[in-house]
Amino acid sequence: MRRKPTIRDVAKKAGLSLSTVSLVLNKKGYVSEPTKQKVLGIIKELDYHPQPSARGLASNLSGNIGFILTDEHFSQSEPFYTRIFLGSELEARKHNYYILLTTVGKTIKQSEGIPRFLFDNNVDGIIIAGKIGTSWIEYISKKNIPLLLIDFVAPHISSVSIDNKTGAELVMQHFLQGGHTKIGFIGGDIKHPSVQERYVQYRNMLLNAGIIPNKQWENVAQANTTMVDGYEATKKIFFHNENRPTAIFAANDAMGIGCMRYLAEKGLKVPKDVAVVGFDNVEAGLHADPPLTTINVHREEMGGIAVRRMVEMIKDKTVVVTKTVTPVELVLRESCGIGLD
Amino acid sequence: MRRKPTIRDVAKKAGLSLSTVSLVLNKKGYVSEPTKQKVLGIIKELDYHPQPSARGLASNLSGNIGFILTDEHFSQSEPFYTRIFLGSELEARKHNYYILLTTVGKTIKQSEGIPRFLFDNNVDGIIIAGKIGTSWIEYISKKNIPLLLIDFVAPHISSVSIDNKTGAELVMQHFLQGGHTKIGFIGGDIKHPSVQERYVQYRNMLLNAGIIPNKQWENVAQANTTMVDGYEATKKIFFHNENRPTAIFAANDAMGIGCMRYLAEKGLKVPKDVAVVGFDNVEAGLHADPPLTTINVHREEMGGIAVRRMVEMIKDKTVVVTKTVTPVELVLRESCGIGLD
DNA sequence: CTTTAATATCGAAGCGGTTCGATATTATAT
DNA sequence: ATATAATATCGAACCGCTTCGATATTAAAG
Repeated sequence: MRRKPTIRDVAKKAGLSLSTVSLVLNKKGYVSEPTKQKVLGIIKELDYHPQPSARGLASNLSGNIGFILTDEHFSQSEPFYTRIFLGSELEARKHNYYILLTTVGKTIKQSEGIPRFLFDNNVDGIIIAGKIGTSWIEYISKKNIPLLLIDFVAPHISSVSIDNKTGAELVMQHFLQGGHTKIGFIGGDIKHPSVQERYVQYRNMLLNAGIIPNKQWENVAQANTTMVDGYEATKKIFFHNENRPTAIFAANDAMGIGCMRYLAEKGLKVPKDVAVVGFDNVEAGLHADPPLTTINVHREEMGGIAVRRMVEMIKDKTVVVTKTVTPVELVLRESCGIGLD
Repeated sequence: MRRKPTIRDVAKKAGLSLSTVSLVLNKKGYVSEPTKQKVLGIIKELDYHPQPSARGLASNLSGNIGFILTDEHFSQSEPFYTRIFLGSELEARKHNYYILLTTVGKTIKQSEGIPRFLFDNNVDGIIIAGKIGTSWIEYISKKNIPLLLIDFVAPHISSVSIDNKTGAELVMQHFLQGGHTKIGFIGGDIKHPSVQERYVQYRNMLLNAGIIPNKQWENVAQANTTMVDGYEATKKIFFHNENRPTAIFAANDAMGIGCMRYLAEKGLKVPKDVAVVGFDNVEAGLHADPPLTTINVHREEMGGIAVRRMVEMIKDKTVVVTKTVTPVELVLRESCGIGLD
């Protein structure tokens, strides 16, 4: 079995020096067009692939991007962050980067150790997706390694996030146009920037429409945003029978589904008695009964954008902080009972 | 900012040669106890971490394990394979390996490219989780790199799989002990080894109990094993009204849930009219109505075992094929209406 | 027709480890 | 006491690539 070709083999066959081949490989310096083509041809012919470790050693770059998720986010039953990761991985391939995915506890203290790549000098940049303890962000910032957040924000840190404001606006517009005035909001983990933004805009839209928000129709006291939290939050609002909302804006689909589940138990029909809209356009919403109207979020794309930014950050070595907001759109289904004529 | 310490710094400070330090690092050769302790002390003191690329270059090992999942498996809404990956990642840390997670299409042709680490010589071994086209298995086998499958099997390839036989046995025993004789089976993707094993054992158990399987109560014609497939399969069985089964063994929880959904629509009560049991102990089963009795599968552990085996394979360089079967147990919940007194 | 700048290629040093063979010391067997 | 083996440490070669500075050639400017 012949051993794998090295850059030397390529150089020899081309009658050139290693340096020239390397320049072609890295698209650096001056190389004449014919030479370049010849090298490229030979590379293909020999099926040559530069060895990452050799490259890494020589260039002091690993060719890896670290991708950090909290255990919870990764294991949650809806593949939300998983999809984001997928988008990242796909994009990383295009740029010849590898992604090292790892999970950590919410805070450094709760974590089973610190990702090894942080010590090992084995990543050129780090992407964190989802809400995470600031202890982590601070810790990593100090490492002096490019850092980027997805679906989360922090001061002076680049991020790719969701246009929650517009999303909430779309939901509320829709409700208002459908004639609703008694609109409630459920959402847990109000400290999460995304939930907060949705909530704030919910209130703004009410006020803009000349409606005074009714605290009784809001519940943002849950710790998380799972289906069960949605169920509980809804229960709190609908428990007493007088003066109920006719529409519920759920901070995300999971809560929206939990909400509908409670309403079903309570004997209230969705959307006839209560209209419900979620956020995220998660698959489960499609299978819910009735299918959940929601706001679509481009998960894969967010992951892809994040990697593109990261690659720029690594190359440019500039310390510019970029905050990218990705668009959203309303997905009409039956749970809101409007507009599907 | 001082640069990161290298092995030279450690050696110098210890008054030893590079080789000796390296031996300590790799637990190889002969090093006296005091020397070893001294080196270890200095490593800690300097907070020295060997650089993966340098190691990789010198040792011709990458320190990485490739983890391949099909797109579908990775994105499926239940975090089944995700959990397996998690177990792998955790275990990999212990052995100082990194995991490169990547997704591929079912078959090579359908894939958006071949994982780059396969060319790049950037993994020391490969783990594939879940059902995948044999084209992939053949392709990778030829690469002469340790290969291991999780929740899937192929001739002459090491694997870590589920004890489906025992699982199916437990389900069927339970049904039989509960007095059921009219037991049906739903399962899609019958070519999947796991589904097949469950199905085969389902039939065996019936025959052993002196019951002749009724083809009308079986449906294994679905292409996949999703909730929708479970719904459809159940519909086929329950569509006509005479002579129905009183119990359904679903090939997995997703199908079990779909099954219950159809039954609910049909106005049949679970477990009173029909008992249902699933397989996998997926979280959604807990939230199902009623909660689904199922067979628990140790996902994280499977991932962990896989990595341990893989590390052995890499070290030993032996070509021994190991097939590990991980245990399962019955998880009693309400959908079977038996034994929960 | 020089001088200067851009283009093209190369040689050699260096990145930070591992590992083989050599050498020195100590323990064990004969 | 001597031969042999196990233990302990070291020096140097090497892994495959990048990159810096040197050199040669060609193009543009004065």
